[in-house]
Amino acid sequence: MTTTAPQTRIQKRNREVILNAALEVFSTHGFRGATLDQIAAAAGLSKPNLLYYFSSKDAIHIALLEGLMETWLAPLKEIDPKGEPVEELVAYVLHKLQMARDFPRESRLFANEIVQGAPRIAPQIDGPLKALVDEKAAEITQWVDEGRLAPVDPHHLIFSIWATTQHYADFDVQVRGILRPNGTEHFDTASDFLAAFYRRALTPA
Amino acid sequence: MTTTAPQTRIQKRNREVILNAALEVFSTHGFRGATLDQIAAAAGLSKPNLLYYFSSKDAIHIALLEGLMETWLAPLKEIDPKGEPVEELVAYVLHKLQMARDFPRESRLFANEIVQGAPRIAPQIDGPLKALVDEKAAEITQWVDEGRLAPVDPHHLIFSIWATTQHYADFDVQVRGILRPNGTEHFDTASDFLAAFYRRALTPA
DNA sequence: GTCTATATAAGGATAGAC
DNA sequence: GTCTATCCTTATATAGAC
Repeated sequence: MTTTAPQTRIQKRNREVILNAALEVFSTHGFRGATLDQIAAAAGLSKPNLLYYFSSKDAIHIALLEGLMETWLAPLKEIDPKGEPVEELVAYVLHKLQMARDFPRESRLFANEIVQGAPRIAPQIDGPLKALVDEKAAEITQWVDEGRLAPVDPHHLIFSIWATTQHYADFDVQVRGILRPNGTEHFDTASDFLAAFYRRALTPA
Repeated sequence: MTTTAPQTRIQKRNREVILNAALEVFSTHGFRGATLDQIAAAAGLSKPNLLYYFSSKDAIHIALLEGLMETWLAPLKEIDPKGEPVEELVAYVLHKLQMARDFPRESRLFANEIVQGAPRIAPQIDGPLKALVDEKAAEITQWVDEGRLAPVDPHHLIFSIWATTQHYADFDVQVRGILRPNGTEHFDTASDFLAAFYRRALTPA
Protein backbone atom coordinates (compact mmCIF):
# COMPACT_ATOMS: atom_id res chain seq x y z
CA MET A 1 0.00 0.00 0.00
CA THR A 2 1.25 3.46 -0.78
CA THR A 3 -1.56 5.14 1.10
CA THR A 4 -1.69 5.63 4.83
CA ALA A 5 -2.77 2.57 6.78
CA PRO A 6 -6.37 2.65 8.00
CA GLN A 7 -6.77 3.64 11.62
CA THR A 8 -9.83 2.15 13.26
CA ARG A 9 -10.78 -1.51 13.34
CA ILE A 10 -13.99 -0.92 11.39
CA GLN A 11 -12.10 0.96 8.74
CA LYS A 12 -9.63 -1.82 8.35
CA ARG A 13 -12.34 -4.41 8.20
CA ASN A 14 -14.41 -2.54 5.63
CA ARG A 15 -11.43 -1.96 3.42
CA GLU A 16 -10.79 -5.69 3.47
CA VAL A 17 -14.42 -6.50 2.72
CA ILE A 18 -14.34 -4.12 -0.21
CA LEU A 19 -11.08 -5.45 -1.59
CA ASN A 20 -12.35 -9.00 -1.36
CA ALA A 21 -15.55 -8.11 -3.18
CA ALA A 22 -13.61 -6.15 -5.76
CA LEU A 23 -11.26 -9.07 -6.36
CA GLU A 24 -14.24 -11.27 -7.09
CA VAL A 25 -15.77 -8.81 -9.54
CA PHE A 26 -12.64 -7.47 -11.25
CA SER A 27 -11.19 -10.95 -11.78
CA THR A 28 -14.40 -12.15 -13.40
CA HIS A 29 -15.26 -9.15 -15.57
CA GLY A 30 -12.04 -7.21 -16.00
CA PHE A 31 -11.59 -3.60 -14.98
CA ARG A 32 -14.01 -2.04 -17.43
CA GLY A 33 -16.50 -4.86 -17.18
CA ALA A 34 -16.73 -4.50 -13.42
CA THR A 35 -19.12 -1.92 -11.99
CA LEU A 36 -19.22 -0.24 -8.61
CA ASP A 37 -22.76 -1.52 -8.25
CA GLN A 38 -21.55 -5.10 -8.50
CA ILE A 39 -18.73 -4.51 -6.06
CA ALA A 40 -21.01 -2.71 -3.62
CA ALA A 41 -23.53 -5.54 -3.77
CA ALA A 42 -20.83 -8.15 -3.24
CA ALA A 43 -19.44 -6.17 -0.32
CA GLY A 44 -22.86 -5.55 1.23
CA LEU A 45 -22.33 -1.80 1.22
CA SER A 46 -23.79 1.12 -0.63
CA LYS A 47 -21.99 2.58 -3.61
CA PRO A 48 -21.17 5.92 -1.98
CA ASN A 49 -19.87 4.08 1.04
CA LEU A 50 -17.40 2.30 -1.23
CA LEU A 51 -16.15 5.66 -2.33
CA TYR A 52 -15.82 6.75 1.25
CA TYR A 53 -13.11 4.14 1.70
CA PHE A 54 -11.53 4.36 -1.74
CA SER A 55 -11.40 7.55 -3.73
CA SER A 56 -12.34 5.93 -7.03
CA LYS A 57 -12.88 2.69 -8.92
CA ASP A 58 -9.31 3.01 -10.13
CA ALA A 59 -8.01 3.32 -6.58
CA ILE A 60 -9.64 0.02 -5.61
CA HIS A 61 -8.10 -1.72 -8.57
CA ILE A 62 -4.65 -0.31 -7.91
CA ALA A 63 -4.81 -1.26 -4.23
CA LEU A 64 -5.61 -4.84 -5.27
CA LEU A 65 -2.76 -5.11 -7.75
CA GLU A 66 -0.23 -3.57 -5.39
CA GLY A 67 -1.14 -5.88 -2.55
CA LEU A 68 -0.86 -8.86 -4.86
CA MET A 69 2.44 -8.63 -6.68
CA GLU A 70 4.51 -9.55 -3.66
CA THR A 71 2.44 -12.62 -2.74
CA TRP A 72 2.48 -13.74 -6.31
CA LEU A 73 6.25 -13.67 -6.60
CA ALA A 74 7.04 -15.21 -3.22
CA PRO A 75 7.34 -18.79 -4.50
CA LEU A 76 9.97 -17.76 -7.04
CA LYS A 77 12.06 -16.21 -4.29
CA GLU A 78 11.95 -19.48 -2.39
CA ILE A 79 13.87 -21.42 -5.04
CA ASP A 80 17.03 -22.27 -3.14
CA PRO A 81 20.25 -22.00 -5.16
CA LYS A 82 21.87 -24.31 -2.64
CA GLY A 83 19.23 -27.03 -3.11
CA GLU A 84 19.05 -29.92 -5.57
CA PRO A 85 18.21 -28.30 -8.95
CA VAL A 86 15.55 -30.63 -10.34
CA GLU A 87 13.79 -30.97 -7.01
CA GLU A 88 13.85 -27.23 -6.37
CA LEU A 89 12.24 -26.54 -9.74
CA VAL A 90 9.65 -29.30 -9.48
CA ALA A 91 8.74 -27.98 -6.04
CA TYR A 92 8.35 -24.52 -7.56
CA VAL A 93 6.04 -25.91 -10.25
CA LEU A 94 3.86 -27.61 -7.67
CA HIS A 95 3.83 -24.56 -5.45
CA LYS A 96 2.66 -22.38 -8.35
CA LEU A 97 0.00 -24.93 -9.28
CA GLN A 98 -1.23 -24.92 -5.71
CA MET A 99 -1.53 -21.15 -5.84
CA ALA A 100 -3.51 -21.37 -9.06
CA ARG A 101 -5.88 -23.72 -7.25
CA ASP A 102 -6.11 -21.74 -4.02
CA PHE A 103 -6.08 -18.22 -5.46
CA PRO A 104 -7.67 -18.41 -8.91
CA ARG A 105 -9.18 -14.94 -8.60
CA GLU A 106 -5.79 -13.38 -8.02
CA SER A 107 -4.41 -15.22 -11.02
CA ARG A 108 -7.25 -14.07 -13.25
CA LEU A 109 -6.90 -10.50 -12.03
CA PHE A 110 -3.31 -10.51 -13.26
CA ALA A 111 -4.24 -12.29 -16.47
CA ASN A 112 -6.90 -9.71 -17.29
CA GLU A 113 -4.46 -6.92 -16.63
CA ILE A 114 -1.57 -8.33 -18.63
CA VAL A 115 -3.58 -9.59 -21.60
CA GLN A 116 -4.88 -6.07 -21.98
CA GLY A 117 -1.40 -4.60 -22.05
CA ALA A 118 -0.75 -4.16 -18.31
CA PRO A 119 -1.78 -0.48 -18.39
CA ARG A 120 -1.62 -0.29 -14.60
CA ILE A 121 1.28 -2.54 -13.66
CA ALA A 122 3.81 -2.21 -16.44
CA PRO A 123 6.25 -0.47 -14.06
CA GLN A 124 6.06 -3.39 -11.62
CA ILE A 125 6.89 -5.78 -14.47
CA ASP A 126 9.78 -3.80 -15.87
CA GLY A 127 11.18 -3.13 -12.41
CA PRO A 128 11.01 -5.58 -9.48
CA LEU A 129 9.64 -8.51 -11.48
CA LYS A 130 12.34 -8.38 -14.14
CA ALA A 131 15.03 -7.96 -11.48
CA LEU A 132 13.90 -11.03 -9.56
CA VAL A 133 13.52 -13.17 -12.67
CA ASP A 134 16.95 -12.18 -13.94
CA GLU A 135 18.45 -13.09 -10.59
CA LYS A 136 16.81 -16.50 -10.55
CA ALA A 137 17.67 -17.07 -14.20
CA ALA A 138 21.34 -16.57 -13.37
CA GLU A 139 21.09 -19.20 -10.63
CA ILE A 140 19.48 -21.65 -13.04
CA THR A 141 22.19 -21.01 -15.61
CA GLN A 142 24.72 -21.77 -12.91
CA TRP A 143 23.06 -25.15 -12.33
CA VAL A 144 23.13 -25.89 -16.06
CA ASP A 145 26.81 -24.97 -16.27
CA GLU A 146 27.52 -27.36 -13.42
CA GLY A 147 25.80 -30.14 -15.32
CA ARG A 148 23.18 -30.59 -12.62
CA LEU A 149 20.31 -29.58 -14.90
CA ALA A 150 19.51 -30.31 -18.54
CA PRO A 151 20.52 -27.41 -20.78
CA VAL A 152 17.61 -24.97 -20.86
CA ASP A 153 17.08 -21.27 -21.42
CA PRO A 154 16.22 -20.16 -17.87
CA HIS A 155 13.88 -17.33 -18.85
CA HIS A 156 11.80 -19.50 -21.13
CA LEU A 157 11.76 -22.21 -18.50
CA ILE A 158 10.26 -19.78 -16.01
CA PHE A 159 7.72 -18.60 -18.59
CA SER A 160 6.71 -22.19 -19.25
CA ILE A 161 6.17 -22.81 -15.55
CA TRP A 162 4.03 -19.71 -15.18
CA ALA A 163 2.06 -20.61 -18.29
CA THR A 164 1.37 -24.25 -17.46
CA THR A 165 0.36 -23.60 -13.86
CA GLN A 166 -1.64 -20.39 -14.19
CA HIS A 167 -3.47 -21.96 -17.13
CA TYR A 168 -5.51 -24.00 -14.66
CA ALA A 169 -6.78 -20.83 -12.99
CA ASP A 170 -7.01 -18.49 -15.97
CA PHE A 171 -8.55 -20.97 -18.42
CA ASP A 172 -10.52 -22.84 -15.81
CA VAL A 173 -13.78 -22.85 -17.80
CA GLN A 174 -12.02 -24.35 -20.78
CA VAL A 175 -10.23 -26.99 -18.70
CA ARG A 176 -13.44 -27.97 -16.95
CA GLY A 177 -15.41 -27.98 -20.19
CA ILE A 178 -12.98 -30.40 -21.80
CA LEU A 179 -12.34 -32.64 -18.80
CA ARG A 180 -16.03 -32.90 -17.97
CA PRO A 181 -17.46 -35.01 -16.46
CA ASN A 182 -14.19 -36.21 -14.88
CA GLY A 183 -12.87 -32.78 -14.00
CA THR A 184 -13.53 -32.54 -10.30
CA GLU A 185 -10.05 -33.64 -9.32
CA HIS A 186 -8.20 -32.10 -12.23
CA PHE A 187 -5.72 -30.28 -10.01
CA ASP A 188 -4.54 -33.66 -8.76
CA THR A 189 -4.05 -35.08 -12.23
CA ALA A 190 -2.41 -31.84 -13.35
CA SER A 191 -0.07 -32.09 -10.40
CA ASP A 192 1.00 -35.60 -11.38
CA PHE A 193 1.42 -34.63 -15.02
CA LEU A 194 3.47 -31.50 -14.40
CA ALA A 195 5.74 -33.06 -11.80
CA ALA A 196 6.59 -36.00 -14.07
CA PHE A 197 6.87 -33.78 -17.13
CA TYR A 198 9.28 -31.25 -15.65
CA ARG A 199 11.29 -33.98 -13.96
CA ARG A 200 11.82 -35.74 -17.28
CA ALA A 201 12.64 -32.55 -19.14
CA LEU A 202 15.01 -31.14 -16.54
CA THR A 203 16.99 -34.16 -15.36
CA PRO A 204 20.41 -34.09 -17.03
CA ALA A 205 21.25 -36.97 -19.37
CA MET B 1 -20.82 -17.18 -40.20
CA THR B 2 -24.37 -18.10 -39.40
CA THR B 3 -25.81 -15.01 -41.07
CA THR B 4 -26.34 -14.63 -44.78
CA ALA B 5 -23.19 -13.80 -46.73
CA PRO B 6 -22.87 -10.17 -47.80
CA GLN B 7 -23.86 -9.50 -51.38
CA THR B 8 -22.00 -6.61 -52.94
CA ARG B 9 -18.25 -6.16 -53.08
CA ILE B 10 -18.32 -2.99 -51.00
CA GLN B 11 -20.40 -4.72 -48.35
CA LYS B 12 -17.98 -7.58 -48.14
CA ARG B 13 -15.04 -5.24 -47.94
CA ASN B 14 -16.57 -3.06 -45.23
CA ARG B 15 -17.50 -6.03 -43.13
CA GLU B 16 -13.91 -7.17 -43.32
CA VAL B 17 -12.58 -3.72 -42.44
CA ILE B 18 -14.90 -3.58 -39.44
CA LEU B 19 -14.01 -7.05 -38.24
CA ASN B 20 -10.32 -6.27 -38.50
CA ALA B 21 -10.73 -3.04 -36.55
CA ALA B 22 -12.90 -4.80 -33.98
CA LEU B 23 -10.31 -7.56 -33.56
CA GLU B 24 -7.72 -4.93 -32.77
CA VAL B 25 -9.89 -3.18 -30.22
CA PHE B 26 -11.61 -6.17 -28.58
CA SER B 27 -8.34 -8.08 -28.19
CA THR B 28 -6.69 -5.12 -26.49
CA HIS B 29 -9.49 -3.95 -24.21
CA GLY B 30 -11.85 -6.89 -23.84
CA PHE B 31 -15.51 -6.83 -24.77
CA ARG B 32 -16.67 -4.32 -22.22
CA GLY B 33 -13.55 -2.21 -22.45
CA ALA B 34 -13.94 -1.80 -26.18
CA THR B 35 -16.21 1.00 -27.45
CA LEU B 36 -17.94 1.44 -30.77
CA ASP B 37 -16.20 4.80 -31.04
CA GLN B 38 -12.81 3.12 -30.94
CA ILE B 39 -13.81 0.48 -33.46
CA ALA B 40 -15.35 3.08 -35.77
CA ALA B 41 -12.19 5.19 -35.59
CA ALA B 42 -9.98 2.18 -36.29
CA ALA B 43 -12.17 1.20 -39.21
CA GLY B 44 -12.36 4.72 -40.60
CA LEU B 45 -16.14 4.70 -40.51
CA SER B 46 -18.81 6.47 -38.52
CA LYS B 47 -20.44 4.76 -35.58
CA PRO B 48 -23.88 4.50 -37.19
CA ASN B 49 -22.30 3.06 -40.28
CA LEU B 50 -20.82 0.28 -38.17
CA LEU B 51 -24.31 -0.53 -37.04
CA TYR B 52 -25.49 -0.55 -40.61
CA TYR B 53 -23.28 -3.60 -41.21
CA PHE B 54 -23.66 -5.26 -37.82
CA SER B 55 -26.82 -5.03 -35.77
CA SER B 56 -25.01 -4.45 -32.48
CA LYS B 57 -21.70 -4.45 -30.64
CA ASP B 58 -22.49 -7.96 -29.55
CA ALA B 59 -23.04 -9.07 -33.13
CA ILE B 60 -19.56 -7.89 -34.13
CA HIS B 61 -18.00 -9.77 -31.26
CA ILE B 62 -19.88 -12.95 -32.02
CA ALA B 63 -18.96 -12.79 -35.70
CA LEU B 64 -15.31 -12.55 -34.72
CA LEU B 65 -15.41 -15.49 -32.35
CA GLU B 66 -17.32 -17.70 -34.75
CA GLY B 67 -14.94 -17.05 -37.60
CA LEU B 68 -12.01 -17.80 -35.37
CA MET B 69 -12.66 -21.09 -33.61
CA GLU B 70 -12.09 -23.19 -36.70
CA THR B 71 -8.79 -21.54 -37.65
CA TRP B 72 -7.62 -21.83 -34.11
CA LEU B 73 -8.22 -25.56 -33.91
CA ALA B 74 -6.88 -26.47 -37.35
CA PRO B 75 -3.34 -27.32 -36.16
CA LEU B 76 -4.67 -29.84 -33.66
CA LYS B 77 -6.56 -31.62 -36.42
CA GLU B 78 -3.35 -31.92 -38.40
CA ILE B 79 -1.65 -34.16 -35.85
CA ASP B 80 -1.31 -37.36 -37.84
CA PRO B 81 -1.97 -40.56 -35.88
CA LYS B 82 0.03 -42.43 -38.51
CA GLY B 83 3.12 -40.21 -38.03
CA GLU B 84 6.06 -40.50 -35.67
CA PRO B 85 4.64 -39.53 -32.23
CA VAL B 86 7.37 -37.26 -30.84
CA GLU B 87 7.87 -35.46 -34.14
CA GLU B 88 4.15 -34.98 -34.68
CA LEU B 89 3.76 -33.40 -31.25
CA VAL B 90 6.86 -31.20 -31.52
CA ALA B 91 5.60 -30.02 -34.90
CA TYR B 92 2.27 -29.20 -33.27
CA VAL B 93 4.02 -27.17 -30.58
CA LEU B 94 5.96 -25.17 -33.15
CA HIS B 95 2.88 -24.65 -35.28
CA LYS B 96 0.97 -23.29 -32.32
CA LEU B 97 3.87 -21.03 -31.39
CA GLN B 98 3.97 -19.70 -34.93
CA MET B 99 0.26 -18.89 -34.69
CA ALA B 100 0.83 -17.05 -31.43
CA ARG B 101 3.46 -14.97 -33.23
CA ASP B 102 1.44 -14.36 -36.40
CA PHE B 103 -2.00 -13.96 -34.86
CA PRO B 104 -1.52 -12.50 -31.38
CA ARG B 105 -4.75 -10.50 -31.56
CA GLU B 106 -6.78 -13.65 -32.18
CA SER B 107 -5.07 -15.35 -29.26
CA ARG B 108 -5.78 -12.45 -26.93
CA LEU B 109 -9.39 -12.26 -28.07
CA PHE B 110 -9.83 -15.86 -26.93
CA ALA B 111 -7.87 -15.27 -23.75
CA ASN B 112 -10.04 -12.31 -22.78
CA GLU B 113 -13.16 -14.32 -23.43
CA ILE B 114 -12.12 -17.42 -21.54
CA VAL B 115 -10.52 -15.69 -18.56
CA GLN B 116 -13.81 -13.93 -18.03
CA GLY B 117 -15.76 -17.17 -18.01
CA ALA B 118 -16.37 -17.65 -21.75
CA PRO B 119 -19.87 -16.13 -21.56
CA ARG B 120 -20.16 -16.13 -25.34
CA ILE B 121 -18.38 -19.32 -26.42
CA ALA B 122 -18.99 -21.84 -23.68
CA PRO B 123 -21.11 -23.95 -26.08
CA GLN B 124 -18.24 -24.10 -28.59
CA ILE B 125 -15.92 -25.33 -25.83
CA ASP B 126 -18.26 -27.94 -24.46
CA GLY B 127 -19.20 -29.13 -27.94
CA PRO B 128 -16.81 -29.23 -30.91
CA LEU B 129 -13.67 -28.35 -28.97
CA LYS B 130 -14.13 -31.08 -26.37
CA ALA B 131 -14.97 -33.60 -29.08
CA LEU B 132 -11.82 -32.87 -31.05
CA VAL B 133 -9.58 -32.87 -27.98
CA ASP B 134 -11.02 -36.16 -26.78
CA GLU B 135 -10.40 -37.69 -30.19
CA LYS B 136 -6.78 -36.54 -30.28
CA ALA B 137 -6.27 -37.57 -26.67
CA ALA B 138 -7.29 -41.10 -27.58
CA GLU B 139 -4.71 -41.18 -30.37
CA ILE B 140 -2.00 -39.97 -28.00
CA THR B 141 -2.97 -42.62 -25.47
CA GLN B 142 -2.64 -45.17 -28.23
CA TRP B 143 0.93 -43.98 -28.87
CA VAL B 144 1.73 -44.25 -25.18
CA ASP B 145 0.31 -47.76 -25.03
CA GLU B 146 2.52 -48.74 -27.96
CA GLY B 147 5.56 -47.45 -26.06
CA ARG B 148 6.32 -44.86 -28.74
CA LEU B 149 5.77 -41.95 -26.36
CA ALA B 150 6.70 -41.35 -22.73
CA PRO B 151 3.72 -42.01 -20.45
CA VAL B 152 1.72 -38.78 -20.23
CA ASP B 153 -1.85 -37.75 -19.56
CA PRO B 154 -2.91 -36.65 -23.05
CA HIS B 155 -5.36 -33.97 -21.94
CA HIS B 156 -2.87 -32.28 -19.67
CA LEU B 157 -0.24 -32.55 -22.38
CA ILE B 158 -2.50 -30.64 -24.76
CA PHE B 159 -3.25 -28.06 -22.08
CA SER B 160 0.47 -27.56 -21.50
CA ILE B 161 1.07 -27.01 -25.21
CA TRP B 162 -1.71 -24.46 -25.43
CA ALA B 163 -0.47 -22.72 -22.30
CA THR B 164 3.21 -22.52 -23.23
CA THR B 165 2.62 -21.32 -26.78
CA GLN B 166 -0.26 -18.91 -26.31
CA HIS B 167 1.61 -17.42 -23.38
CA TYR B 168 3.85 -15.60 -25.85
CA ALA B 169 0.86 -13.85 -27.40
CA ASP B 170 -1.35 -13.38 -24.36
CA PHE B 171 1.36 -12.27 -21.93
CA ASP B 172 3.43 -10.51 -24.55
CA VAL B 173 3.97 -7.33 -22.49
CA GLN B 174 5.27 -9.36 -19.58
CA VAL B 175 7.58 -11.45 -21.77
CA ARG B 176 8.96 -8.35 -23.47
CA GLY B 177 9.33 -6.49 -20.19
CA ILE B 178 11.40 -9.29 -18.71
CA LEU B 179 13.47 -10.14 -21.78
CA ARG B 180 14.24 -6.49 -22.53
CA PRO B 181 16.49 -5.36 -24.08
CA ASN B 182 17.16 -8.72 -25.77
CA GLY B 183 13.57 -9.51 -26.57
CA THR B 184 13.33 -8.75 -30.26
CA GLU B 185 13.90 -12.32 -31.35
CA HIS B 186 12.20 -14.00 -28.45
CA PHE B 187 9.99 -16.13 -30.67
CA ASP B 188 13.14 -17.75 -32.04
CA THR B 189 14.55 -18.53 -28.62
CA ALA B 190 11.15 -19.71 -27.45
CA SER B 191 11.01 -21.98 -30.45
CA ASP B 192 14.34 -23.57 -29.60
CA PHE B 193 13.42 -23.94 -25.96
CA LEU B 194 10.02 -25.52 -26.53
CA ALA B 195 11.20 -27.93 -29.23
CA ALA B 196 14.02 -29.23 -27.05
CA PHE B 197 11.86 -29.28 -23.96
CA TYR B 198 8.98 -31.27 -25.42
CA ARG B 199 11.35 -33.60 -27.23
CA ARG B 200 13.10 -34.45 -23.97
CA ALA B 201 9.90 -34.86 -22.04
CA LEU B 202 8.08 -36.96 -24.65
CA THR B 203 10.77 -39.30 -25.95
CA PRO B 204 10.25 -42.72 -24.36
CA ALA B 205 13.04 -44.01 -22.10
C1' DG C 1 -19.87 6.35 8.74
C1' DT C 2 -23.74 5.42 6.04
C1' DC C 3 -27.39 6.44 3.37
C1' DT C 4 -30.78 8.77 -0.57
C1' DA C 5 -30.79 11.67 -4.19
C1' DT C 6 -28.59 13.56 -8.00
C1' DA C 7 -25.10 15.68 -11.09
C1' DT C 8 -22.48 14.52 -15.07
C1' DA C 9 -20.44 11.87 -18.55
C1' DA C 10 -19.91 7.95 -21.63
C1' DG C 11 -21.56 4.74 -24.68
C1' DG C 12 -24.92 1.85 -27.43
C1' DA C 13 -28.33 2.47 -30.58
C1' DT C 14 -31.86 5.01 -33.62
C1' DA C 15 -34.03 8.85 -36.63
C1' DG C 16 -33.86 10.90 -40.54
C1' DA C 17 -31.46 14.00 -43.98
C1' DC C 18 -28.62 13.46 -47.97
C1' DG D 1 -24.62 3.71 -47.98
C1' DT D 2 -23.13 7.25 -45.12
C1' DC D 3 -23.52 10.93 -42.28
C1' DT D 4 -25.19 14.45 -38.16
C1' DA D 5 -27.92 14.89 -34.44
C1' DT D 6 -29.99 12.83 -30.69
C1' DC D 7 -32.28 9.54 -27.53
C1' DC D 8 -31.74 6.82 -23.51
C1' DT D 9 -29.54 3.76 -20.49
C1' DT D 10 -25.79 2.84 -17.58
C1' DA D 11 -22.13 4.10 -14.52
C1' DT D 12 -18.81 7.02 -11.94
C1' DA D 13 -18.75 10.25 -8.66
C1' DT D 14 -20.57 13.99 -5.45
C1' DA D 15 -23.89 16.64 -2.28
C1' DG D 16 -25.86 16.68 1.68
C1' DA D 17 -29.15 14.73 5.21
C1' DC D 18 -28.97 11.75 9.17
